[in-house]
Amino acid sequence: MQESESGRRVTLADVAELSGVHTATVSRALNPAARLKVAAETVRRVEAAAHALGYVPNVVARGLRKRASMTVGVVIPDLTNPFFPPVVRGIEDYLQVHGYTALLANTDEDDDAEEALVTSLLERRVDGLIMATGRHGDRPVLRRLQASGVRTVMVNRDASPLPFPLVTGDDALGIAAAVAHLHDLGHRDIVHIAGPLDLSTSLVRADAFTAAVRARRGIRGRVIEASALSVMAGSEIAPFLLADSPPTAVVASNDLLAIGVLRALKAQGRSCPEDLAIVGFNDMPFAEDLQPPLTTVHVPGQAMGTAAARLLLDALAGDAPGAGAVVLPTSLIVRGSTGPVRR
Amino acid sequence: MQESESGRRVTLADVAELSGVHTATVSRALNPAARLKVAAETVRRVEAAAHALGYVPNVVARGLRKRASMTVGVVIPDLTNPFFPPVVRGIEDYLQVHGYTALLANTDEDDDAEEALVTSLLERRVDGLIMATGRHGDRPVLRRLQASGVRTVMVNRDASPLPFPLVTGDDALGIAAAVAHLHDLGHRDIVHIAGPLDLSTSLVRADAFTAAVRARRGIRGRVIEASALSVMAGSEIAPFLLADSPPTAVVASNDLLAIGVLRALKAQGRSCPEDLAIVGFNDMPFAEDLQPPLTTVHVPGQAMGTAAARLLLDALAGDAPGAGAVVLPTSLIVRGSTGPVRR
DNA sequence: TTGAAAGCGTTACCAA
DNA sequence: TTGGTAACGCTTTCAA
Repeated sequence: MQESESGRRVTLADVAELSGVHTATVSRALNPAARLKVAAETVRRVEAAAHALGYVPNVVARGLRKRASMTVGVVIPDLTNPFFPPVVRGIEDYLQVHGYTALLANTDEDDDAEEALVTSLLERRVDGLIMATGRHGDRPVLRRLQASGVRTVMVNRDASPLPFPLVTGDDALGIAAAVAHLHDLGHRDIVHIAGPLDLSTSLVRADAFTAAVRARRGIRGRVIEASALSVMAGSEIAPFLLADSPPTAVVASNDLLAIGVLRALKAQGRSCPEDLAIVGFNDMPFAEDLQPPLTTVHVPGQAMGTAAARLLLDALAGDAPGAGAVVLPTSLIVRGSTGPVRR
Repeated sequence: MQESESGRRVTLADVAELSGVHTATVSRALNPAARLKVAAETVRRVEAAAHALGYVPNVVARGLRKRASMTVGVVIPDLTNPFFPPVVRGIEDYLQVHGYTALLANTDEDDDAEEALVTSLLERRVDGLIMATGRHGDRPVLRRLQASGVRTVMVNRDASPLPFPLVTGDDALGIAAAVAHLHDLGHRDIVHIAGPLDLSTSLVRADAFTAAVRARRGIRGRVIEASALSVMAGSEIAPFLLADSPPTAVVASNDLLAIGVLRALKAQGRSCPEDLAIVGFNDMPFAEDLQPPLTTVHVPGQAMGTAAARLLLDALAGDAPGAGAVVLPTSLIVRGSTGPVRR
């Protein structure tokens, strides 16, 4: 029998009354850990009563008492960026198995929004935070988090100089592979389209690009900074690529930027990879179905999410200070958007 | 001055002590609604104290007292399905503006997982639920929700016979447009690849297909039911399409299925739209960048999310019983995957 | 093995 | 306008 639709929710007290014992006893009987210390017969009676009343424990009340909400805040820039859904799934799946729930928040790369969201999450007493909105520089939000003592893990983007544990992909490796691949195909004039350079990911990739180019003789490597990690930003960069001394290949800091370039290229009636070879980054879902199929660096988004969640929960459980960094491998996936340099 | 890193969190009592008033007064001074009934001077003192201590209200405790968690459960099949991120964003954005937070849960179309997740959300005393996992049939989860009295809104998929309010796209309209488009192009033998027919969306689309075909003379229209709304399921269907009496065009129940067919087609060395015209459904992000660009029915996912959140919050605010259904318009987007019938 | 009582951090009611 | 008290639903110590 469930509680009636309009009826008051049933509480421990109700169960206690029906089973003729004290609420404390009900609490113990229903708690797997403490159940041992309760007479088997009592446990049976309590469980029967709880079931009969359709009792649903109030985790919020429990949390208030135990000072743990069993809740984790997940702050990302934009769920609509195809890189993030797998990350969030990874986080969620891990949390769920361990009894935690995710509170999701999108900042849209807006600092004020982020402030407000973090405030809201703190007010909700999340036990920990996973942030995918790291940027370089000593930002107030992160300082606040640090001061508040709420366990925080960064995913994908770093937040130095603040010392939060970080889960990331081996971006440098991926970029190096991309440059090597293009070099092997005969490309000697390559442009890297970087994301905003205050994002650690952008910076790491740009630096890796420069290093990779420098490590090979006879390559010209230029870096252009895009205004955002978006399709539009990619399209806006394109004219510069196609102007005076156009490169034969481009390595973009993410797939969105690559798609932007691709669109602009098509709009001009040029084709990829013949007129311009393009390498993306992230291997977003369906990158293989694009026109042309996108050569890109695969980043294990879901695994990154899982790792971040694990790092956080470990820190929450033990009082381990939280590891420094977890770096997951990346790999270049060669598809149709790259080919031998023309002539 | 923030509380120290390891220090106890600061509470109303701390603020009360520092400002020399009772906790009840602090509560009132900090509550915008009750602030009026507090001396301006007191308000100022309290605010100063709160600020000085870095006081962060405990929304959980407040919720316990007010019997409202300001929290909404969002249950979707799989965040990794590109249809859902925009929906979730729509929900989130609306909730956030209104002071609510979303608890996200993925069921992976698994009934047991769904049961467990809903239980967990109920234990967390969500004020309402938005479910994108509707199916036809009188499922226990939904019965439970109904019995629990927790306000619930369905998005995208219906859950009849259970009478939950529903926000959906005008699928029939979209399918009709697709069939008309193919007919205009000369196609006379069209197959509809339906999703599992216990999903309301699949059923509605299949019925609309049959009706649209019937409304035109001289078209042969067949319906094949796929095992899931996934790329793989689409690929598995493809052999049947390419066998004995192949149609000249296909209308898929969603984009994933369409992509599956596309991949199978390519694997066989056939091409789209020449050998087979394909229409998808949903207009997933980057559908326009696929090879070939996918003709598909645009469904306003984000708007659906927003509408669902609004419906729920309205129901939560007033005691309005919640409207029956909101139907958002869809539209056919013609791109490269459809063309005139060959010969 | 069970009960009593206190307390988690708020808000709401009733008095003053 | 403010203070006191109780209550939200639970867990946990301490006694019995």
